[in-house]
Amino acid sequence: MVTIADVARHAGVSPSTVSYVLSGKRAISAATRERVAASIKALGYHPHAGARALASSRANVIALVVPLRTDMHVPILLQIAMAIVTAARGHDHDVLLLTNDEGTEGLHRVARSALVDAVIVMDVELHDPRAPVLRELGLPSVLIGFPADPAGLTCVDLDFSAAAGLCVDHLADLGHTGVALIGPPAGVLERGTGFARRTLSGFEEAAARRGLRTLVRPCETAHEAAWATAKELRTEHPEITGLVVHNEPTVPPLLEALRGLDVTVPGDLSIVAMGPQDLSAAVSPRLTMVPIPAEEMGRRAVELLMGKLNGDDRVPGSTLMAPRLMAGDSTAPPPPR
Amino acid sequence: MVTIADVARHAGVSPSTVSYVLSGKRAISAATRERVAASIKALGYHPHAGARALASSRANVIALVVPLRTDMHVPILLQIAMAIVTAARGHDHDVLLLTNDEGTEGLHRVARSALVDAVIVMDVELHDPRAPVLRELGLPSVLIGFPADPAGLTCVDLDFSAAAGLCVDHLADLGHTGVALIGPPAGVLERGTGFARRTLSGFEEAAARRGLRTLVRPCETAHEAAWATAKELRTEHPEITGLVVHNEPTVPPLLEALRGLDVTVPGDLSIVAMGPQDLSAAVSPRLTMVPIPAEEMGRRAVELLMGKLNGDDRVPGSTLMAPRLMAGDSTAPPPPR
DNA sequence: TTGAAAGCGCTAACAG
DNA sequence: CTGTTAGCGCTTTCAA
Repeated sequence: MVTIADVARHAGVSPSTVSYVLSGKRAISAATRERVAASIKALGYHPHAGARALASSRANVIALVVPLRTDMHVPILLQIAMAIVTAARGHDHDVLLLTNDEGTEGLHRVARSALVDAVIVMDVELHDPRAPVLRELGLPSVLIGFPADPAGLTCVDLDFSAAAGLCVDHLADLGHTGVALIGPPAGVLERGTGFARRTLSGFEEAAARRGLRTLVRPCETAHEAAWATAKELRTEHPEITGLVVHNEPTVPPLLEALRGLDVTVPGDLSIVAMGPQDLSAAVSPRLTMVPIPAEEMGRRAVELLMGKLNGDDRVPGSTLMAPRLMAGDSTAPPPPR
Repeated sequence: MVTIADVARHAGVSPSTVSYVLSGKRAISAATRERVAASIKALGYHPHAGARALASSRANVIALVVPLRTDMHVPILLQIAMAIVTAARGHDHDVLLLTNDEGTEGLHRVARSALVDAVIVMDVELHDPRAPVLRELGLPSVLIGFPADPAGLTCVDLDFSAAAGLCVDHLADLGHTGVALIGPPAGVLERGTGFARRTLSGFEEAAARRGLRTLVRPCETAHEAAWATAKELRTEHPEITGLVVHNEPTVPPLLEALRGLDVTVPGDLSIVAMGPQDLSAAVSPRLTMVPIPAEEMGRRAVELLMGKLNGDDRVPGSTLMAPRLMAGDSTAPPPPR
């Protein structure tokens, strides 16, 4: 193995000089710096991660805790995770993947063993057992999602309330006067994921502000549930001409059910969805939607974390990312009565 | 931070004794072992990962290289990844997540810096640039998927050829005499992913063996492509009564198209799919399918890797996992002519 | 069955 | 601007 001493010898300098060239923690003459850089390249030197961690008490690794079972949309999970890895690499950090099946014990382990310097926790629930552990460990951390009590923690999420508001406003602007929220299965709300209720309140506030009639329905993802919902909408709620769907997997069967009932989109019914951006192009017509900015969320989480690692205590405790509405072909003015 | 010296003092033994209690590398009297264990618990000691890696030249971390952009089904990717983490933890190892956007440079980096002891590479292509790098680094590794030249490498994958054979045999056993393979989009084949061609050859061999008439069609995942394929099948190939679909996202739109054309499944047409198991229950009728054993593949990959890390040179270079056919409601005997 | 002590490769004072 | 050196916490020989 090539060590820092080998590089120092090759470049005719001391090991510490090599170290300082690498870290940039003190001024080095251009000549020396270049000589050292050349030696590093020539010898193919890579600093030993363990030695570095031991001496500097910085592993340059962050842990990413991904839920094992989740109601969340899986591709989004991966997109966020990959964005986190990419962003972390941009800050010279690596990412250790942790599941929840070790429970909170895994957090203790990686923190106490100095395997990682910090943690990002995904898919946070309202009463997440990891929240108190993070507070207690005093380990720099960022949560993606909000627990019921975010005090002392740093959290990032899409502003679902504003997102729902955007959807409602879009429909209202088009002239719709009756809108429905098709939400996630009842189980998700019960499990206590914050985003479902934030969507709901944003939806209701915006509808009230715009004077719209509303309807709220959870919807299971199964085929049959989509048909039942579609039928109920058409037979019992003809005043509803706009749908806000916050339940990604239900969109394709819902569209199919509407086609089956001879309801045209957007001619008879407008649909705006909140979910993964790739959903838009996957169905016909192309969906108007508020995409979940996975990349951006991952990047932001890492930036916040790096801020904390660098001792910046101006890192905001709460970051709500502004939603954007992407126009598609699934919304239009309501049909004339 | 609690160090091994703290534990030693607390237990009234030497640091080396604590180390040996932890590693089990030499005999320790029961009394001492218990005393040390008690001290470890009392102090909440966790060995410093960096120090351990430095002294033992073993990081107890494996790298997992996940492709950033992939045609592969994303939930399966995550399932495999999670299975790998769980299995690795079972062998006292952690998992570092690597993307491909560093290119093969990332492999060099983590290997040379001793950040990881070994690597698992997912979604291997026929001419994967990572294959030669792995050979050259001499880093213990396991590939999930097969490159064109797997010499000197350890690879794991589902036996797609046998899987396709299972599907064909199932249809033949039911009495079908004309079967079609609906494969992935043409791009996947061109990109050179081995599994697509192995499926194709398995399909054709089995069909030949059973004397069936065959048709092979790639299929884009878009809605329209599914309809086009469905129409072509019914109008131009009435002899085809059984479908083997090796293209997960195309299944729902295909089923919808068939419903739209008044083709009943399995009354008029039988369908057996190869793909993620959760697809089966997600559609109606419940699919007969050969599931991709994500958990098992992840677990097996880790076991093979641990074998190599432990110097077991009897680790097989090639592991093809046996497929199983799961009966569903989408296959039945062909309609009477 | 146990202890003492020499490193592992690096960082960061301290000294110049 | 650069070099010397004392650890960081652990493993593992060597000795007992």
